Amino acid sequence: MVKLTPTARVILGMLKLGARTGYDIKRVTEFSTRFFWGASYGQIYPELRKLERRGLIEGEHDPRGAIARRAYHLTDAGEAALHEWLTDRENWIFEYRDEQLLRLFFGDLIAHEEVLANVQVTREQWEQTADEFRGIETAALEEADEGQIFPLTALRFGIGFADWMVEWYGQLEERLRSGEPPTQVEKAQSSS
Amino acid sequence: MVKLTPTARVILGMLKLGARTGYDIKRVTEFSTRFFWGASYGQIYPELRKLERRGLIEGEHDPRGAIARRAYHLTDAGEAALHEWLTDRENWIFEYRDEQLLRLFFGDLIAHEEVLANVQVTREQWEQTADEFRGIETAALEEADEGQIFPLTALRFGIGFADWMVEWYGQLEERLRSGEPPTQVEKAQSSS
DNA sequence: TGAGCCATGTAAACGGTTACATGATTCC
DNA sequence: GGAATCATGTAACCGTTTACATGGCTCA
Repeated sequence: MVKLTPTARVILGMLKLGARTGYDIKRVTEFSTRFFWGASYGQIYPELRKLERRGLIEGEHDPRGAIARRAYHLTDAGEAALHEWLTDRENWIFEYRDEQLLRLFFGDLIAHEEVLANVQVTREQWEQTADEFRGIETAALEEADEGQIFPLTALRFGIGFADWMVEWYGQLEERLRSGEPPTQVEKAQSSS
Repeated sequence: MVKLTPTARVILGMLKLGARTGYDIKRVTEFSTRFFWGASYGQIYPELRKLERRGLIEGEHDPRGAIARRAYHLTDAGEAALHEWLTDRENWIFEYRDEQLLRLFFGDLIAHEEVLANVQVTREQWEQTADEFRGIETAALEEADEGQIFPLTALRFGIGFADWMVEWYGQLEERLRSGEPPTQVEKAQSSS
């Protein structure tokens, strides 16, 4: 079983999907997986070196004019490691850190109107995020027409997620405003 | 404006809510904020020292028999810093890292049945998480009766969140099974 | 000619987890 | 007597972000 660092996972996948350089990988992740799986240059370039030393990828000097560019592709061992990771169902990383929820958790320590103001800006922020996600839907739809459908599926996840946030904070807002106890159970009732 | 590290934020809040020792803080976060704001001993103890040096908290030697215990409480400066942080609406930390969603994003690289198996275990995992959250509801309800209602609100967030995940993955599962395109938009329609 | 993009890389700092080390107390 | 819990703390390691540094290419 080949051990892959978090950044190695997204690198191998992106190379398989068509990215070739470190710059490429950064650019593509920036408008696709950024929301749930980021990668910075400080990780990407050293990781590409390590993956090549381990024989999972191969790089070739591929200058663009005078720009020294290094283009990578998966080796057979790299393909195998990628497939192994993609079908591994043992345990996986899920990290969630939400400062507004922490502030809400401590809501008993501040005034009612202060909680309400926090809730309101949080809802507004998620509305903005939902809009941003919807703004890149067209690009994902075109990609889907060319056969890559799952990036669109992941984007739809993001849209649904942001919409749920807007809903949840919106309802909490209403309850706080009306003076009802803010502790009703929410039931997710998604429809397609 | 007093600068607080991420761990300092949860420490100040927990001290205000009644926790007294580093051990206390760890124990309380473990069954309350763990899901969205963790803290480990390796962070807590050094941070308590730093906060005391900065005059935001004060510790007193408070042995329990022969056990050397140090009990902390907020100073006026600490109370002010906590309030300032709780009402700051400028910018906040939101981090989301989801390996199953990354695998889904790369779904075009593996077989249809392999994607389906991933989706299924993800849904099952979230069902389990939702159950776990519901399992601590009673404790949160008691706490709410004593006047602390927002920890319960945060827990209800977690339950709604997990339920939404179950819904979303469940619907994707159905579509993958039926051969429909897995790209319909989900609309969150929460009801109280 | 200048802005913006293409392209690669490193160093420092930061934050976090894990593992290790120690030992008393409580309760069955 | 032994297990679980109370209690504190450090060292090593890991992964990530940010800032810095460099410089060519493209197009208006």
